[in-house]
Amino acid sequence: MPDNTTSASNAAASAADRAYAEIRGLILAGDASPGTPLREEALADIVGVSRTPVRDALRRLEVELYAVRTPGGRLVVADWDSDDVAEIFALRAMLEGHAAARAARRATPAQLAELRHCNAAIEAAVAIEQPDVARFLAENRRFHDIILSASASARLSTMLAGLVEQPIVRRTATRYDRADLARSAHEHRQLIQAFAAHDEDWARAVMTAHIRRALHAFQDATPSK
Amino acid sequence: MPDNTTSASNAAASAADRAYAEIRGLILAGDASPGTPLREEALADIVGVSRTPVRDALRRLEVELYAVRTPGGRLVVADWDSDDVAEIFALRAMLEGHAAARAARRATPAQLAELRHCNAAIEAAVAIEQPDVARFLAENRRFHDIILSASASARLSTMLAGLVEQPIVRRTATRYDRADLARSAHEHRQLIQAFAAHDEDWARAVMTAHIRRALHAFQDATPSK
DNA sequence: ATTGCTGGTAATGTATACAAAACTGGCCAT
DNA sequence: ATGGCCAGTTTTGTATACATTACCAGCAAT
Repeated sequence: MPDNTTSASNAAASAADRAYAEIRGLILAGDASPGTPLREEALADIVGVSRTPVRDALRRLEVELYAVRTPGGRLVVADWDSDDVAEIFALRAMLEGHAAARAARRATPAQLAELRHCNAAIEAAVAIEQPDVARFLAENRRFHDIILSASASARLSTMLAGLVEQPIVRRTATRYDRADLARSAHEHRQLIQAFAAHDEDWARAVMTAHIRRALHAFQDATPSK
Repeated sequence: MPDNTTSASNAAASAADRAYAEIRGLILAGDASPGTPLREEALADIVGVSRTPVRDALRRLEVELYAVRTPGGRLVVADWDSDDVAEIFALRAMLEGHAAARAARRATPAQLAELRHCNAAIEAAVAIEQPDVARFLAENRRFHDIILSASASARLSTMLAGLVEQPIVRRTATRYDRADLARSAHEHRQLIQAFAAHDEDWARAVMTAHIRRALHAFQDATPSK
């Protein structure tokens, strides 16, 4: 029953996964502000595991640029300014656009049906008086994941995994009003049409616009910085 | 006399780096063919270090998709078919195009001078009767690295690091004839012009074309598969 | 006062031992 | 014969101890 798409600290996962989720959580919650050193032993104590899985987690966070390495080899929490956020969205727009183009070429009838079903859930979540934002986010993520798997490129999936920041999406979407959410669902409909028509350029364009709109929604919802 | 641009096993680097370089070398040399299990202990024996740095190296190779994980969690050498290669080049074209656009906006006079100097070396390497291919490759890589640093995006640099496969470049360039190499240098000149004019679109277009030409040169030079 | 050294301290890098999980082969029941 | 189950073995996951390197404070010399 628990959707667990976001799944902060899943108890069943391996120690390394828990360490990753927990440390990432600390960074995103702001408990560890930019520049804060990420010391392996201290984090090991916090998470309740040894340094080994913590090191593993830190390596992942480093690749995804949540952490950066000082000249001497120490890790500190990275500082994402508004430029960074814009860059992340720009890259997402390119890569997800590419994924959509590939999906348009390859999507099977089954995948199309899955997308339609998923988007129906999204529309149901936003059609009511008080939109179910959590449901929207979960289904929205699934929608994009289906496209990613339809694109049949492990490389794309890997690269986008570090880019699609559920927390950022959440911060954005909580500010979405109902009209925005409905617009998102409408764009999804267009995407499905493009897939059904196997029109790569169309799919790419719609997806690019979809992501770039999210960027501006995010920027509008963000105070300043 | 080995140029060592690729630098198989640099003795000065850390154990983890040596393990990474050596295992990667095994894969690229074909000593470990696709599907071969990558067992940590065996690799540790080969490299002459313990499992810990080997694990570290394997994680990196996994991110870069040199290795893929079986359902049970074992790692095996990945199988790159011609589709994968095409996908790598497509992603490089997008991302390096994006880097070029950013570089066009940000390039400093000093960086432009560096690029000109670098491309002069490239032209010198290909102007002679028997082109100095090794020199070409080294300087070519440096040229692209300068652009990457001018783009001032750590994220782009990270993502491209796993994509720019020197070995693939090598396989391609060894088949280049002199005209091809000269054409490459000419495209670099165009890029520099675009940077000097701070014309983002121009820079992106030239870079995209540059990479896509490399794809087709590679495909022509590759038997079949 | 500032620069450069130097020793101690604290962090990361590496090795190894132990725990848990997954594969393999063979046996048994159908 | 075939499919499923069980024990042995192999392999990865985790913990911990040790080695190495970077950091920092304090002092000395200019």
